[in-house]
Amino acid sequence: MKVVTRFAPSPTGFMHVGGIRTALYAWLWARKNKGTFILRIEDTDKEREVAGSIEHIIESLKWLGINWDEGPNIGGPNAPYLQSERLDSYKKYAQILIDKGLAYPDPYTEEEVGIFRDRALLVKKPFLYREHRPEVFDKWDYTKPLRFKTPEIKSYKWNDLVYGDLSAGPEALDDFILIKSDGYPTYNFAHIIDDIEMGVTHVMRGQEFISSVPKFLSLYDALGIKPPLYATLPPIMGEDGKKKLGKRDGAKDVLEYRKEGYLPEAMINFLALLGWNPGDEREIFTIDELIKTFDLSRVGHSGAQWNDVKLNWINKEHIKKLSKEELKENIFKYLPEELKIDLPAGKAGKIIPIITERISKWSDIKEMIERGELDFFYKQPEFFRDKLLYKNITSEKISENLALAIVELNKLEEKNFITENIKNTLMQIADRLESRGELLHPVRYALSGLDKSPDPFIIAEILGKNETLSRLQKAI
RNA sequence: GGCCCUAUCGUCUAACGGUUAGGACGAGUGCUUUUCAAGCACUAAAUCCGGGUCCGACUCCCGGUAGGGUCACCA
Repeated sequence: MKVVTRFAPSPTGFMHVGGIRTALYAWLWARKNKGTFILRIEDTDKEREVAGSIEHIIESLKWLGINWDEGPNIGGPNAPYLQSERLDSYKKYAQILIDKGLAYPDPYTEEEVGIFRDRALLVKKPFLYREHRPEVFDKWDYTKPLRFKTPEIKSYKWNDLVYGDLSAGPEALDDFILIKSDGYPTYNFAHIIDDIEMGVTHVMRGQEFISSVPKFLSLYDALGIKPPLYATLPPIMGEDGKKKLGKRDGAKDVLEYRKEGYLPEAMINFLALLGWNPGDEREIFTIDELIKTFDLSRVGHSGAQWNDVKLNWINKEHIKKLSKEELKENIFKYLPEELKIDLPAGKAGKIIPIITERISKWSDIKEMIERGELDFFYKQPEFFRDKLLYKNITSEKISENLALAIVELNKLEEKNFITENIKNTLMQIADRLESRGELLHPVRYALSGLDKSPDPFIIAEILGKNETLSRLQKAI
């Protein structure tokens, strides 16, 4: 069977990480099976629609490399891919149901239905519209919502590719709305019609939809069409572990992670592992490895907590795997302008390994730069006398040591002023002094203005001979 | 309240009746070392509770408990 999956977000704001994981699993499954992945926009709620969302969704997916074979921007055999442009399809199927006597206009006002609901809730019973279903149906004049007449009230059992056998009682069945009074279909109706017309074979979605499945199955029954296979995904919980991760409880816009310097493959890797595992002890995956290894049978059933710390670790592991060129490209995106302009091109590249080496100290590239870790490359450091002091060494001794460093470093020719030579020179002095700390700490501080900094030898090379000697002199 | 889903170290998870309950993140300790990191080694840390079935239960069954979801003219 040719696999067809889809991701069908509604354009109501940014894409958060939970939505992305659903998209990812559907995409992985399609790619693994050499199938088709469709992007469909479910824009049937004009009230909640947020301008610019579609572009945002597309940009988020593109950043992560989740590509689609059919979708709003590229078209496809089942175009259009915006539900608001598919109203004729929904009308056609609605008419089929009306003709079968399985759809009818809702005679009540919204307020009246609200009263029914409140009354049911008050006596602690589930609200069921069908208990108020009219005995005779009016002809639909398009001004009232059109409801589905559930043909048979019964318990449903079905098989889920992830959860196995699922079932629900008859309470899960109700006369839900097919077409709203504004003429747009509801999700419950539209997504089924679209999935039928687009030939979707596997439906992946969050576990919050389990209780709606009987409604869907009942609609498929009414239409005489075989439903697709369902794969239900476990929920992602917030970092407090208490609630399902949602926009309200701090689920971030995925593009925020891009801004902060996370690699898309790291985000994919992390999201893939949030609810799925390969069954062996691998944790770091390339996209291709994920496509090869991913399997619905190994998707978990219980909710997993979002964990920034683990994400940081995975990001770090992916940074380590980058080639020099890729790394340079990535880091340059986040460097402040001063750093890009002020340094000669050749030397700017030298800060790359420094950043790589130290990235794990911070959660991401952006934070590292903002915290001033790299300021000293383009800014003269401020010196504080007490900071220059090392353990019990007097300031005279420090000045002496720094002066010695200046003399020896000055012997190096400009073209030989490279990390290795600088290191040898300073180490020789340090060994003569029989204390590396008494020389290296003051040098480190003089060059960077920091107690904790990258290797002072590399800093010296990047700063160049003149700047290095001048900073040492200034410190004295 | 009805219906539904879930339950292994702090966190993510492995073990599809027989293991000293494994791995990873994080934490701690040590080594290395020019600081902070990184790296390496080691340590602590878990089967929600109660019944059954079985020679044997993390695993199967039942009952609790806890968490989550759902009961929209939202998706």
